[in-house]
Amino acid sequence: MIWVNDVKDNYPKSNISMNQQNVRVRFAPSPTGPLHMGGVRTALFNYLLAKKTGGTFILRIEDTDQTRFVPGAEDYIMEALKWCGIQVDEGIVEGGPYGPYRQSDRKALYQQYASQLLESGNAYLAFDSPEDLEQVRSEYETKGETFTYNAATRQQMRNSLSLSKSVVDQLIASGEKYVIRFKMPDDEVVTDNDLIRGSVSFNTSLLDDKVLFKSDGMPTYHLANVVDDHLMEITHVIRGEEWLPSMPLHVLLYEKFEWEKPVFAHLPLILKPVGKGKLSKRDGDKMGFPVFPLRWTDPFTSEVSSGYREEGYFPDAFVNLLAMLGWNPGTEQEIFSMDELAEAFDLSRVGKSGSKFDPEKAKWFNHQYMQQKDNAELAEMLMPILHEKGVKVEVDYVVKVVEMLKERATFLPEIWDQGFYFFEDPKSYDPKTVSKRWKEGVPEMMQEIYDFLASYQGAWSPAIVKEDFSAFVTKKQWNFGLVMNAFRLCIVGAAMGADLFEICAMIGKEATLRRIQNGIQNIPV
RNA sequence: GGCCCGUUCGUCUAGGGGUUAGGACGCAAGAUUUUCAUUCUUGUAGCAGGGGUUCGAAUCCCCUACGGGCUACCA
Repeated sequence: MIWVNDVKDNYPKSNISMNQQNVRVRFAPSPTGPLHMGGVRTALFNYLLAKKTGGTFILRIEDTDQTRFVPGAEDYIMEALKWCGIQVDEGIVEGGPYGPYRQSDRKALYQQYASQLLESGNAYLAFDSPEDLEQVRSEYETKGETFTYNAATRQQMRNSLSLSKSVVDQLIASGEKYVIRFKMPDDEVVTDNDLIRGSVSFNTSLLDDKVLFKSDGMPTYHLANVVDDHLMEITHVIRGEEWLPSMPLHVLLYEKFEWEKPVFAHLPLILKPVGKGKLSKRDGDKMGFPVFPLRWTDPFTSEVSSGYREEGYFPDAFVNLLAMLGWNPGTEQEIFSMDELAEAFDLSRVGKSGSKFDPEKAKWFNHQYMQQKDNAELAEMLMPILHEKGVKVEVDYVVKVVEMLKERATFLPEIWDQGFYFFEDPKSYDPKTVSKRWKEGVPEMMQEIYDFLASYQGAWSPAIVKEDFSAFVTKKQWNFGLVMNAFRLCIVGAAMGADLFEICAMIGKEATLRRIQNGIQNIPV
């Protein structure tokens, strides 16, 4: 007899998607400000799934709330994705067969779907004004209860279910404003399989009759989102965990429309490194690190928030660190290029719990990328920074500086902090080093060194100078450490920097002598 | 308050019935570096608690605690 294993894994968390053709995913931000890093990560995970499966990544702008329009936000979102190397296949500027890709441009579409729900008896008109609702809510609150607009209460409210048809017609005719609400079924259990969390259930009697269509003629997020995802043939809805509570509503909407629903995957949140709660836009960079990919200037308050780009992060490092927040490859590899990420990515390896963001680890990632990058490439990126400092040099020279210093730098601008002396004479002398290293008799000693170097005939290369210099110091019976530190103080202005003879070779004999002379004259004993 | 989701070193995480509970960041010590930084080596530190199930539980179940999210004519 042959035994066949039964299917014991009833909830395959692994992606059904992997074998599925034509994966279509979307990132659907609301242009109410700059995208923050959590949003970028959501976009990234969507993009990665599309890239892995050869699917399509769509950028859809969800601007159904006209009161929250922020100028520049839409451009910011697109620029941020571009900087990260997240390529949009279909979107506002890319176009595509499922457009328009901005919900305000799709406005005319939604009314008919709301009507469809009205006709099928799954939605109704509600005439309660915001003031009415607020009053009811506060009444419930004083009773210590929470008002929920649903099967239990809707008969007491002013809507097309509680009012007679003639009254309703009259209200409409008189121009009374109304919204369209979803008629949430009473006491049903809605269950759906989340790709990350497995089976999740909700009882509809605890849910409310969400507004689907606002009195201003725009749909709410819920309606627009479901309609667009359907029309755009989205296969996977990958979004933040904050949307998990609205999953039953969305599932129900697909059901009532009799549409095939996409697969849902709710990503864990990125939490603040310290304190409580999810990382929010309002955190700005008050916590010592940026929360935005790009610098953002608030168009209303002119308040500036720093961005990873401007802080000196490399886009590939930023993407890498974001990917490792909540996802892991199951191996010990931590450094991934975008292609490698797409290759390795799998929603089943996304964790369930929120991750506190660790700025220190973020720096470590950038340092890794700095080491990995080509010196010429880094030098090119450094040129604008040098120009800002008023330095004029050849790129070749900068390449050499980068080669010597990148190991000790985490961010590109640090190369300047670590190596300004390659480009200009020290403007000041670190007082601590001066008091420690510039003692009685040192200026006289440096003068002898000056004379030695001034008359030096050998080749001006690090190794040769070092050898002859050492011989000279030994002959003079000077303390080597004392000499070198004083020498360094003259050349660099502080007790820091690359190998001293390398520096001398780079800046040349003339500058070396000049700096020694300046030191002798200007450093106080 | 209600609903939903979660909980392995300080942080990010591996591990999904039998492991000395693995890695990374950070931190500490040592080595190298004439300084600083880098680098290398070593070390540090964890299964939230309580009940089950089982020969055996970090792993499966329940309860509690804690954390988080949502609870708008915002997304």
